[in-house]
Amino acid sequence: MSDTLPESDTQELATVYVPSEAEHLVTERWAESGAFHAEPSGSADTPTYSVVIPPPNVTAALHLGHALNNTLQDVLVRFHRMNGHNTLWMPGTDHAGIATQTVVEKRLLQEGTKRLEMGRDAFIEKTQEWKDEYEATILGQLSEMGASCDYERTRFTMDDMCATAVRHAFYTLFEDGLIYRGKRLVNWDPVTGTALADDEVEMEEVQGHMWYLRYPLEDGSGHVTVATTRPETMLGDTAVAINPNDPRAADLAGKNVVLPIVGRVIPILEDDYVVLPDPDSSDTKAQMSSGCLKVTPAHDPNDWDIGLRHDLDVINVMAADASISDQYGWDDVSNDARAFVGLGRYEAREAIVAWFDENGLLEKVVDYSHSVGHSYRSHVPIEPWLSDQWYVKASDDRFAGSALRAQNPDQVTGLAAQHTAGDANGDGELTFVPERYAKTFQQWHEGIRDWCISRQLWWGHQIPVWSAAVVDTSGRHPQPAIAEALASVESGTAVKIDSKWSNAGAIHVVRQVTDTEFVESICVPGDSTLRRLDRSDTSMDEAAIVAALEAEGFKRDPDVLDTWFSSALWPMSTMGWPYPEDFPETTGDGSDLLSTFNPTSLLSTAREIITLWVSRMVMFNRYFMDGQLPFTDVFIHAMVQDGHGQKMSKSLGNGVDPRDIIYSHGADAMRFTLVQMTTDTQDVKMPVDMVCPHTNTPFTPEFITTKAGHLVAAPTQTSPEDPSKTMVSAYGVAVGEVAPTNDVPLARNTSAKFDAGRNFSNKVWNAVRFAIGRLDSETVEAGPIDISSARFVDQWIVARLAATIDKLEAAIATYQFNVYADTLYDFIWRDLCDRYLEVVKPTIDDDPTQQAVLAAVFDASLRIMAPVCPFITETLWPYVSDARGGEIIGLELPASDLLATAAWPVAADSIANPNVIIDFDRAYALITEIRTLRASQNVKPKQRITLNGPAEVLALIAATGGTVETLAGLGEVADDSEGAPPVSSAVAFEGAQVFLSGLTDEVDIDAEKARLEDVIAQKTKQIGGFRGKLSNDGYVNGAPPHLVQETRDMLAAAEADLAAAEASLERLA
RNA sequence: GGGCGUUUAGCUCAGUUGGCUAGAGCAUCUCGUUUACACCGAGAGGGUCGGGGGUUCAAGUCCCUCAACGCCCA
Repeated sequence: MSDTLPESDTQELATVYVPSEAEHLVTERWAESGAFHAEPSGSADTPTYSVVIPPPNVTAALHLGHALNNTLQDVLVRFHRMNGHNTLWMPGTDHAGIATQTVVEKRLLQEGTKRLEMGRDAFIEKTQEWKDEYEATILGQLSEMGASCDYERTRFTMDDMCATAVRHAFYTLFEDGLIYRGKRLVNWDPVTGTALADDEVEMEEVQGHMWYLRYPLEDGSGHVTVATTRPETMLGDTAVAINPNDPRAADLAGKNVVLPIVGRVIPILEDDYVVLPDPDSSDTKAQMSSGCLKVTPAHDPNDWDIGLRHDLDVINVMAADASISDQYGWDDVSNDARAFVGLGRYEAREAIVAWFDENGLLEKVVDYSHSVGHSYRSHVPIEPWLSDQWYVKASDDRFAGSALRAQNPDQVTGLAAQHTAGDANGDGELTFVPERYAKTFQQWHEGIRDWCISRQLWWGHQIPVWSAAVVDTSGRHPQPAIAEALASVESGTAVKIDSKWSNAGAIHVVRQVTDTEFVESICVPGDSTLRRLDRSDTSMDEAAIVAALEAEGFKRDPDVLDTWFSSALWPMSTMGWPYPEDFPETTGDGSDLLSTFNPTSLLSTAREIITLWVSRMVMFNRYFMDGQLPFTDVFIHAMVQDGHGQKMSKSLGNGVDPRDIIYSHGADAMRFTLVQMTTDTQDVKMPVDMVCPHTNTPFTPEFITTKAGHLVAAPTQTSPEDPSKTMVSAYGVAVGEVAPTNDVPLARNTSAKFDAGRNFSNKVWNAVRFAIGRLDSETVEAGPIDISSARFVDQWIVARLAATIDKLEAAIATYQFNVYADTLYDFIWRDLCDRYLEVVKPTIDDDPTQQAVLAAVFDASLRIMAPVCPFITETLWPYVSDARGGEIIGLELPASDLLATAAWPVAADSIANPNVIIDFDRAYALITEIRTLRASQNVKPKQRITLNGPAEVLALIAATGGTVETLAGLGEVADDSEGAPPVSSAVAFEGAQVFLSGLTDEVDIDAEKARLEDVIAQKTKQIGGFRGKLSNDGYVNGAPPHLVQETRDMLAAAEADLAAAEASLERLA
């Protein structure tokens, strides 16, 4: 019995459940109990269930999308905890490199300073403060929503444990030749000076132009016309391409053109990438095409590919800020061209177009709307730019191939032979729910590109590589072997060499950068790795190696790793990989977290990061852990959209803080509604209202359309009840347009969607109030109860409970969350409250056995509801536990102080009596008929009426022990041997006439006739349908016999009902 | 351009391999304040399942096609 809650007493429970009064008490009890803490298990006998949280970015507070995902995980985790699994839910946060750095830089600007002014160390310190603030907020939110994470194990992607893993992973991949450096086209953000991953580029439709430029043929026989949306890049053209199927190709291919302005002579070549011109095509590209494509390998990814195919020169004509420059590989600058050097990209565009116009080489300009990649941070168009970056060789079979082989064979089609699952550890075990996302995963890996992992940021894991230019390959620190080593490989390929650095445990490579430039790089592992290496020189630790390197002029790479590099290690790094013994908190019982809980049971996430995150965790976990998967099941949940069908997102500013919903509806209500709306469709619309902070009333805000065309709440809103008062919206604050003040406060959000969950909580609350008020611990039956000798309705509710438990277990096993919520709702509200409690009211006070059944059913109900609504159930748990009487034989409900760690109920087949359920359903159909009749004649609920019916109906009423009498308000039940009572109405039930009398003093004959005529019309229509079916030979012969028989039965029943109704009508005439 | 999805009652959504008279919550209307709950109870109205075509004894469900909307990838 709890000592933090009062002894059970119905007086203690208010008539309305107030979540804010209950939730924090429950949270404290959970925290004190250590119920969510998991320890490694040395025994293989205990089943485990583990989940790593998708670590939220520390950029901002969580929104409803997070609430959804974390609620689903919590439901699963709580369910499995109750089912006796050793359960670990690992919480944590992600440093989110670019995103966090950007928000911190924004704040710095507001404070009047800049990142570059304060320097790297100070900036990182500042960012760390931001991280601490939001990490605390996020963990607080998780706790408030009831997430049963093991908070003692909270990790952060940049903490020591994770950093150790990152360092070891980088070292290992470097050693294995899976990390390389190369000049590649990257998505360059010229404003932030950062290379972006493909997924960080947002495509936006832009109203631009297509310029048609003439390039003269070298032989003077005319010109070709190229079409381009980016004329400024022509300075770097190194070819013109034409489709081999173009009729002009035979004549033009092999000739040269003289590149205007620059004077460079470049070839015309054939490549079928070029779109054939077709003015009648529905494809705008074909409409706009001139048939000739200018090829600029340094400034366009497609041109880069063409350049590779045809071995073209790569001439970079831009600087890092996207201005025209001759410092990055452009060395044939003509006198005419010199005028353009130094211009910004858009100035250069204008100037070049003007030059072509003045020189008669501008054929035409056409308006053209096309999509352009924009930086998701600075929102300017990105520039494909040639730059040095680090890559992970994701295309290697050890990564992409391994990911494909991991897929459940039932979920993939058309896999290449080398990618089909074999017998290797982890092969074929990765299963997606819903299944369709397996295809997304497959297609991504079939076309995967190497992964650019370097980012020009300060916030993140700095790349552990120190480099220096080799001044003279024959002298200084490297051995003469360098020249020899490099002579045998392709330019740019790194070659490992032996040196004092490699003797000390580092990896030493050299590579040729240009004809005359060489670079040597040293990857230094962390101490935990270094200690375990078999190295000839053990005199230096990491710090000593770094000091020695820097003393010799080596400089550490200033870039940091892509955020996803550390996220990719999350299921390993949070559990102490690679050396759990270095982190004693991850070990115990002769085992450690990694061996106990990896692979995890499930990853629940949004579909948008299947490629960014899921893929990379699979590749890394398998590579580093001998083929083992990071998780076996991947559940992709629906996306929460706002009321206008727009995705809720930070950048849009339409996200809803779960704390707002907890404030207006309570955590359980939020959770229940989120679970209930989780179907396997893609999106869920959530119309969002605001709560006026002045009057505390919800209202629909005024919406505005943003420049980008999104519908959002206007930054400032007027109080609907007091127009003199105003408030600011979450959107207004999120985009920085307004800030809350005392007079103009921030309005919380809410949504009527959550009313369903709140009402459900309140229903349960009051049902328990009723129950414990009727239970008397002095009289309740204390011994074991054989349910088959209990009252009919007690047998029925226990049978329904058993069926419900089965259905809930199946829903969890198949991740059908909405089924779980709906099943709970139906059982508790419909069966337990509307039916069972109403039926027992006349008998419960004097029936000790019924009291024990009632208590047991409530006990079990709290248990099955706990995974979804943990707060209210935990709050009610002591009251219900106290009220318990004897056990029901066949229903296991072992006592527990805490509901969170109580056992899931186990029901034996013996109590799942299907015949009782069938009889109840029949009786309920009769009840509904009677109630409908009562309602149509406005009979008062208290009015007891008399039923006269045939023996079969009376038998049913008797068999269901008071159910019909109580729920239909019957005062007297008698046979119909005397015929219809003089003042009565008749309903048709199972083909019989059932007479009801005592409804009113006088039956309204006309109304009664109208009602019967409605019944007759309805039955006649049904009969027509059934007869139609049965007169169809195809149906009678083709359909399964049991269906045909069912139709015959239904026809007979409808005909009998029709006859009964007609007889009743006749009687009135 | 490729892929995935959505379109069912006024609103938000269910509807498992094709098979009872297509369901729920909210909203609406009628009645009811019965000592658990008005965040309640009883009842009612409301849908040619986006349009068109096809397969089948039978289609919301399978196939084709058109339209609108959304997401991912290029």
